[in-house]
Amino acid sequence: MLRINRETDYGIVILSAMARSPGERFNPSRLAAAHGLPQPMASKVMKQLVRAGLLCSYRGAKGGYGLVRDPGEITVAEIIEALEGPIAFTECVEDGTGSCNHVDGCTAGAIWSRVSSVVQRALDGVSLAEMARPAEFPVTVYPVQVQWATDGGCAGPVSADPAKLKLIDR
Amino acid sequence: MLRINRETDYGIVILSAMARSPGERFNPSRLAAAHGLPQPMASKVMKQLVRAGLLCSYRGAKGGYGLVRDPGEITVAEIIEALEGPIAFTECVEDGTGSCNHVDGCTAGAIWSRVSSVVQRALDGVSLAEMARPAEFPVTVYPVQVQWATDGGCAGPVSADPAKLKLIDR
DNA sequence: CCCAATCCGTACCCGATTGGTACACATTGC
DNA sequence: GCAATGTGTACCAATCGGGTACGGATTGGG
Repeated sequence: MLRINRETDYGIVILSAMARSPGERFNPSRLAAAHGLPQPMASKVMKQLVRAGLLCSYRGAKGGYGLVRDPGEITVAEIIEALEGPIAFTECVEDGTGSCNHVDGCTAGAIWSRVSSVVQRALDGVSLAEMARPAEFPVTVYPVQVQWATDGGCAGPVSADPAKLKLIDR
Repeated sequence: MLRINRETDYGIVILSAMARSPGERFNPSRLAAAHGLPQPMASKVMKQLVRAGLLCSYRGAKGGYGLVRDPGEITVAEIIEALEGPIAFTECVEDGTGSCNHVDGCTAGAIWSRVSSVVQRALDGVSLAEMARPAEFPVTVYPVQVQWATDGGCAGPVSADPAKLKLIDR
């Protein structure tokens, strides 16, 4: 085991697809159809990704979802955390106390948090861009050709840090 | 999420306790009582650990379970694999095909297997001895004071590799 | 030789989580 | 105003994790 769950898996697939045509708007139904995954699941996942600040949503006709940041700036760690909460092997690690509330004489806490942080770093080191086109990596810079949605189109309820938005103009 | 399950957690606790008095025999009931975990669970876990070759069992009166190898030679990775199967974030990684059977255009396989192997290595780097006494590490050699059960006491159905048994004599 | 202590295997149960669905509502473009 | 879209909530079914029960096999000791 030690699996990521299906929702997260779908999330990666969806975001990868979006990363391959960044700047475009996508709607869940078409994405689901294109990649053979259940349509309501796609909706569910994308909604969650909006809440996490990785996607922004445009409502109404001709609406859809768009990436908030450069795929090269989004890490797999972020995606996993967005879809299944903090990366922690055990509860002790997650609640941060480091000591075990349940079992007498459990000395594992220190080690688990060490292991968790290794995993964290591993996942931090992989970008969405890499996920989307593994064959093209390693590559210094991901070749983005569009302007990012810093123009207010996504300024509303989305809590993305504007400082992190990268504007690429050519 | 991304949790190890409770059974594995119990397994670590039990093995850690055993590692603190290596060479002794332990029975599930007493271990369970000592560490506040459900007795039948302890049995279940220890049985699985026998099947995985990490423990050996002695039947009958005065029976019990014993460690097969030096706690310093047992890795956390082994324990996790014994109790919850191969370490793989996704099915694709586990079945080894590297490509996704379920979703069209899923390019993540290569990355997942890379991430999984990082985790694998992290877990390979932690020994049971370290788990049992984190405060005493880093230390060059774990101070084992007993002779290991290479004397046939555990020779029967246990499939431990004798080449890996370390004999310490003082 | 029998009994008690212990391991072993199997089968079962329950509740939580996961994966998936449905539907009414809000928002926007045309 | 209508159609196309996202939003929120609620729900359902299946699976799985955690936990239990029990009868049998094996061994040591009296």
